[in-house]
Amino acid sequence: MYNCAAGQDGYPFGVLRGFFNGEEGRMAASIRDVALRAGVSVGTVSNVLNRPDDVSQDSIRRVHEAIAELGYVRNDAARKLRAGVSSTVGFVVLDGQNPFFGEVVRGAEDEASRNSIAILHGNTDEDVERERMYLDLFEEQQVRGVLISPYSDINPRLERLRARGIPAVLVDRFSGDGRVSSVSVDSVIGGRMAVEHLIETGRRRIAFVGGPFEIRQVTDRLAGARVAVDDSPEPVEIEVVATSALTVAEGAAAGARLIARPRADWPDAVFAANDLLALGVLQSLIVGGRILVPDEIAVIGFDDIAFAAAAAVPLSSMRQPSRMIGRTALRILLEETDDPGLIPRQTVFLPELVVRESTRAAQRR
Amino acid sequence: MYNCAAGQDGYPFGVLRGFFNGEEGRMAASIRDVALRAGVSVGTVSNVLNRPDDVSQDSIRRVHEAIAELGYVRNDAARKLRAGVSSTVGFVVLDGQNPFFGEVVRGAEDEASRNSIAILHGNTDEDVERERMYLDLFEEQQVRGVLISPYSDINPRLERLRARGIPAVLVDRFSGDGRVSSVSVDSVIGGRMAVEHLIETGRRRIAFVGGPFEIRQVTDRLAGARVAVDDSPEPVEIEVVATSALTVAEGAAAGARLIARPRADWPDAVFAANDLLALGVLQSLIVGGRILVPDEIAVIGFDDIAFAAAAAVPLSSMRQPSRMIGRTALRILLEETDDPGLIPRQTVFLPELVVRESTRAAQRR
DNA sequence: AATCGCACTTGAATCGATTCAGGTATCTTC
DNA sequence: GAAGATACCTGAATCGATTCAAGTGCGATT
Repeated sequence: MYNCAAGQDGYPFGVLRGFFNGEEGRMAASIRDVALRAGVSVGTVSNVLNRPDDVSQDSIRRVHEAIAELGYVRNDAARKLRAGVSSTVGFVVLDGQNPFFGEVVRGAEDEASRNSIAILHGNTDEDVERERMYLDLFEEQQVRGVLISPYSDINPRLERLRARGIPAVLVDRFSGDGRVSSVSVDSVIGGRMAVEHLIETGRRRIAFVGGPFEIRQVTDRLAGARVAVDDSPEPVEIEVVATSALTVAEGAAAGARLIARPRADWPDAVFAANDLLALGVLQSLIVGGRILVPDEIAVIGFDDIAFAAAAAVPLSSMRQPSRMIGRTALRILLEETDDPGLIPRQTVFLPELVVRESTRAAQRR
Repeated sequence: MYNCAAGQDGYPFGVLRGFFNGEEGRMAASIRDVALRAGVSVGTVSNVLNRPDDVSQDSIRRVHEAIAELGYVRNDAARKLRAGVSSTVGFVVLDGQNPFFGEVVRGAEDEASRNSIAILHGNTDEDVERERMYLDLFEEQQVRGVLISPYSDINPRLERLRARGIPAVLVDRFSGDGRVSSVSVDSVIGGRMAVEHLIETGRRRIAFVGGPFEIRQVTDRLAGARVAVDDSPEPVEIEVVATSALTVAEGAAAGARLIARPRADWPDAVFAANDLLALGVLQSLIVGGRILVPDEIAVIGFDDIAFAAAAAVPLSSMRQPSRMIGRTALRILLEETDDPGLIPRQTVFLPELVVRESTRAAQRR
């Protein structure tokens, strides 16, 4: 039979550890060592750290001294295991290359650091497999919650996380069925505003450059564009130039394809699904084709990333409040972890038209 | 007195948990539940997960079935606590806004995901306080290791982490004293190459735009620039235009200050400490001052971010192998965690001159 | 039939922080 | 001075996965 008390009855752990270990200092101090040094119990040390109001000033002082002397740092794994609270949240990002998401992450980080929370970061690069992998990883980590700009349809997966006590907030994507909170920008309205602007400035043959269409934002923006075209009193044509990714390179390729046509078949304006594409289009038109922007072809993008203003021809764009999106998403996430009973809510921002040189009114108008 | 065996002697935990809990499914299955369901001991389940070679095929099958049926996910906190292995690494980044660091993170992430490791992410924004906060956070988390592009002098801090068994690898920064591994690009040589290129293309009055000088890369690049100037057979002037941050906005402000001078005092070339600054300078020269680039003033940057090529005038730059830096840093970090006895090593890449429109040879030459 | 090795399984002890029932000392109140 | 309230402290039990000494069963060897 086992001696129940063995190892529990005031064994001088601190000493034993040093003894077993040999190289002093290699092993981190635990709460036990702190208690020993401060001359109090482990419970008191824990209380000093977690509910200082229940502890005498004297104990607080001695514990803090011991902590400083030993260089004690709380072991988050043990804390997480016992108390079930986590100080990390996961963020699954669609495209880490896109400065737009960089800004969103930054917003979330600002809010997180205010709560001493760190962000676990994962790029999916529009890859279902990676998306799944990161969610698995985050689940194992028992993160406090997950922010995600989803690529595939992951509702079932999010349900399961929620069942495990890990809430999720969709970022830059509206939650269709309302079963999970979301923070997004209305891409349909954004698409409409962009194209209305093009029509108002005299364009009649519009090319929508974007893809892949698995990405919801792309289809939404196109849908908005079509609404603008349909609602226009004047006849306006719109065509779709599909890309395989939302990158500068794909934008440049699309632009090159456009101007490879006979001049009579050129559009007079391009609405790109995001700024990376728009910058690529811009570059191919100007550098590759020596085409006058906006006179021959106007270009507008979406997101208003920092580089839009610094482009060859300063780029008009639909601004998303990116920092705010990240900050809001994280705040909602924390509220939901604090009170799991909360009903999911959808926060939608409106994009804002930012007019720059690339869509100046057409000359011939 | 306590009954020692209570709760340990084959209690039907699975059932009890369900009973206490009420709402079925809310609580995650533990390894105990899996063992119960598979009809084996917890030790065997653990072995299936960690050393399948020691387990019979039959057990493996049954355990995997039980895992699938219960939707079991390993609790990383418990694993970390007992086994001391962590599946996260921390990455403290100087400036998350800079696409260069975005690429570095991406490279690290590629390598990490290959090892089922997630990256904890922290932006310091060149703020000592935030830098300290993130290191604290990562230490509590007991990350497997830390990648860091340091702002302040954090060697003592890294020593302490190492003493705790958490190695660190400096990213984009050479380790002066060789006490910690690093992966970097030789900024001095890079600065020299950039300015040599400017001199070769006929420039004689060079302005170095950069700052703050607390950032090592900035001083290194300036030092390299000075070497090129000193080694030049022809007399070349160099002046320093200090900025308070490495941003597009600061670059634009610096550019504006330059061209606010009488024309006779203008430099004929600008070497910016990074591409963000360079793009800002470019923008202020072209849009703000209607100055011909590169004929009146040439501009070269550093990093060769994706947007350099898409700028108003395609920007020459010193390319850093950013993805490779991230990937290499993570690989070294993992090697060091596997074998803590490894001697720190410094990996240095050479930057590569990428010539574009913004430094085309001067007309007057 | 005894002995040994091999393949596999078992389950208590363990990691470190938190929790909480129970305990002690001091102070109030009538 | 007894009863009760208050303030604070203690330490065993706990979270869930891993580890490892001990054990079981079976076939091969002598």
